[in-house]
Amino acid sequence: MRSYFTMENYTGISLLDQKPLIVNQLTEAKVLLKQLEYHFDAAATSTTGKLLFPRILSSFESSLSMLKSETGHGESQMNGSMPTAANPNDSPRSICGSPRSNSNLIGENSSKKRKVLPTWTEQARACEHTGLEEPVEDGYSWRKYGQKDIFGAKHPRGYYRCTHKNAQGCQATKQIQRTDKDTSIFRVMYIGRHTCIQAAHLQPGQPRKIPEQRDVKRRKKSSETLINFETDSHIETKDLGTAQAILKSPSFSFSPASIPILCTEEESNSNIFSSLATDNYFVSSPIPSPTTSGSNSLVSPTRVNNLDGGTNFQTSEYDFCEFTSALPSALDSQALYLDWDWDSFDGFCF
DNA sequence: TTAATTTGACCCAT
DNA sequence: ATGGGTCAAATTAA
Repeated sequence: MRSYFTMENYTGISLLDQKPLIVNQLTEAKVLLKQLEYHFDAAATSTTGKLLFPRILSSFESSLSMLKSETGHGESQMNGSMPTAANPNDSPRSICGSPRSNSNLIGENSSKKRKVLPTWTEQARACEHTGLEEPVEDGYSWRKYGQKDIFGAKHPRGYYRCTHKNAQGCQATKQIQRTDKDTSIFRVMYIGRHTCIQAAHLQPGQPRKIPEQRDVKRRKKSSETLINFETDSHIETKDLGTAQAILKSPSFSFSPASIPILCTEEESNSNIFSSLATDNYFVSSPIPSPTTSGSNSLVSPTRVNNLDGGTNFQTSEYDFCEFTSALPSALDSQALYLDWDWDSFDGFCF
């Protein structure tokens, strides 16, 4: 699969302010998990389930370890944090720079920096299995709320939001557009992460939801709804700080087998992951991309600190929320933390 | 009846 | 003025 991953201009609160809370929360979660494991009937547990507990624990312990060793270097490297996804005012409009209110501005200080939801783009081929000129399901449920003819594009762009936007305030949206060159290829832009329950319920390694007959029928009406995420993957970021924020996040991980590195021309010189690319899947836990549920391969977790000896994390409660909600993805592939010379890095793509 | 999709109108940025 | 994103009423489907 090819997907472009774009995250821009995170600004926000210091991790130091929230570190104790995060540590407490992680510790409590770890204890609860151990209790759950104790009460779990191992005999009735699937093989996957048996593997899950130690992996979850491992993730918690790694995260706690990293948090506790966090020295504060991260603040300077990471200009800020992810936006507060739980904020119901955090609308996709904020990305598009078309605020209808000031609610999408972060903080109370005079900086008035705009909240920006994480954005990444994937390209997916229409699913051949269903015989539909549509990509396959990505595991999340979406509701279409608009369609526009885009200037210069042959095909309209469909606008989707999370089905649980109203019920759970999930701000995830996506835009799907058939590419001009190859009508079997769709370009899917994801805006914001899922904060809804369905995101947490997406189990690692679990097959993506197969569209029910009803879904298929309904979706036949729409020229674009389903995405085949088993195509090439390509992720990019425009902003160094953002790249750092992603890669230094405690929840950032690669699937054991990494990503095919496909860069645009201007990015080809800064491809930091090419040496890691081994197959078709990429996992980025901070953003539980549908891609994350597609990989089952395993690798021993490798943790590498930053060159400055510290670890940098995203800050704010949003990040912790994201982290926890992204756990299933992180668990699917055991975390591989990256070591990277940020001083020589000026962008990346997958 | 409920939920999802369609589509024209509206809003905002450029 | 124009393009892109979202809203919301109407329509469709289960």
